[in-house]
Amino acid sequence: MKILVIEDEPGLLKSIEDSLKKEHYVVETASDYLSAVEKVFVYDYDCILLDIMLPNGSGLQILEQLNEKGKTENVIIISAKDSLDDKIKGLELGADDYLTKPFHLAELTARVKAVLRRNTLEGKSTIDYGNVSLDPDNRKVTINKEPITLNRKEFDVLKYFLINKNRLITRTGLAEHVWGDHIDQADNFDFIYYQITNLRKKLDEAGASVEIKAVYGVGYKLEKS
Amino acid sequence: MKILVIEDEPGLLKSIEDSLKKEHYVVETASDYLSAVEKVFVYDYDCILLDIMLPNGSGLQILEQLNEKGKTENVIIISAKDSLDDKIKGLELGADDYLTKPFHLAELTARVKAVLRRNTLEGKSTIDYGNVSLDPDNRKVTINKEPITLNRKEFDVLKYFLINKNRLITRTGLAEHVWGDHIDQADNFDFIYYQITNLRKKLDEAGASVEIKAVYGVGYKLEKS
DNA sequence: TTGAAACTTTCTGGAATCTTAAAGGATAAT
DNA sequence: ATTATCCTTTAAGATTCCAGAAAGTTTCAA
Repeated sequence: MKILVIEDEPGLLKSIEDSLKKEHYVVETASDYLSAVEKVFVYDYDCILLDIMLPNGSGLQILEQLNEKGKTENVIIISAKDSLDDKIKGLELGADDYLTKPFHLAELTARVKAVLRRNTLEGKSTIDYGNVSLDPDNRKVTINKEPITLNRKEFDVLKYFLINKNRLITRTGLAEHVWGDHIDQADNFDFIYYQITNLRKKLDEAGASVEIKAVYGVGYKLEKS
Repeated sequence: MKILVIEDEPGLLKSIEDSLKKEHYVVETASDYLSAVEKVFVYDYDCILLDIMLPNGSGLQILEQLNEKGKTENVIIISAKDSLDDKIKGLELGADDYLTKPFHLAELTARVKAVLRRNTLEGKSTIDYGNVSLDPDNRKVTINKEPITLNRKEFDVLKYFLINKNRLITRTGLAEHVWGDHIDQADNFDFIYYQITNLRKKLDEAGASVEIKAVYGVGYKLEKS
């Protein structure tokens, strides 16, 4: 799960980043209008935290542009208490939620979690496929109702697969969403291979009815076997 | 479990009612301010779903009155996206949760379930799990009916675990709920480790059938062993 | 068929995380 | 004020995890 935090005040930015990372999200940041725009339109984020008041431009402009692309349902607005109009405008532009400064970091992560759940889980508490069931909140995976233990990366990878079940998973997509900043060089996907290997082993041993198939030259696909 | 749904739009009201009934709840409804007030003050509900925008009055007024009675912890607010201030006010008035329209019905029932669990737990005099029984009021813990003595923090930690049994306990969550304001920096959870160690030792020595399992990089889980 | 690229598997060292023990402060009771 | 109890901090050791490397296998294209 990759999250972009757009916020110009360094201290706050750092706190937000840290607390999100503690929740195992992949976090990227932008602290001014231009770099924010750049990132937003180049990369794909699962959730965007957007401060309205930015140097060189308003976050609302970013939102407007996102709106044209039809990708605003994962935006959470961060705004100062007195800019009520901005807040309302933001929600009219399709933002999913808002937070008023100052806020508790716990509240922030809760909102992020809620947005991600709404958009990926549609209200359910688990993602199911075949006899595999994954509970994001409890970081628990069961196969035929029997719990199996996965470590962090294995869990994140499987989750990404399940969210994108039946879809083709590119290695760059996987790297971006599960690893984050690894991608810049990305001439070598050994770190992915390693996790895939282990995940396959565990799924197989537990008798999963799904398998991770390699698509040569492209990536992977999760299929019922 | 009896639930009251206060909502003026007939279609939505019917859908909510149906999906709750499917979960075997007893459901009653009200579609305007007056009949809502009437029901709320005559009967006792385990959970109330409250739409803020109502004909003839605001749901907030209902909430205010409930607040005087000290019974708002089982209220879930349903609000339209643009009535932001209402939402905030609602939570300030002690509502337990809120949902923004439009929402998935699965999410609604999940929230209801959560509220009910929170509140029914308070109702009982002990929280039990395996052969462990904790009495919050008297701050007493027994294992196989045999009392064991815990210190303050040990007790609080165990209670937090028991309230959230089967759920994943994050260290930040634990810090927040048991320690309070410690969390602000919280790059170091040694104070938690210490309590966990002692608690484990005492549970083990007393022959508890449950154990605190570490989840690497995330937190803990209380499981039957 | 053959070589190159893509993919799989196994191993390993170091980093991050967790556990435990012990020492020093804080707090509450007497 | 003194003592006993409890809590936090410190520090050292154990465990778990993961990127990277290396070696082996499969797939593709010429």
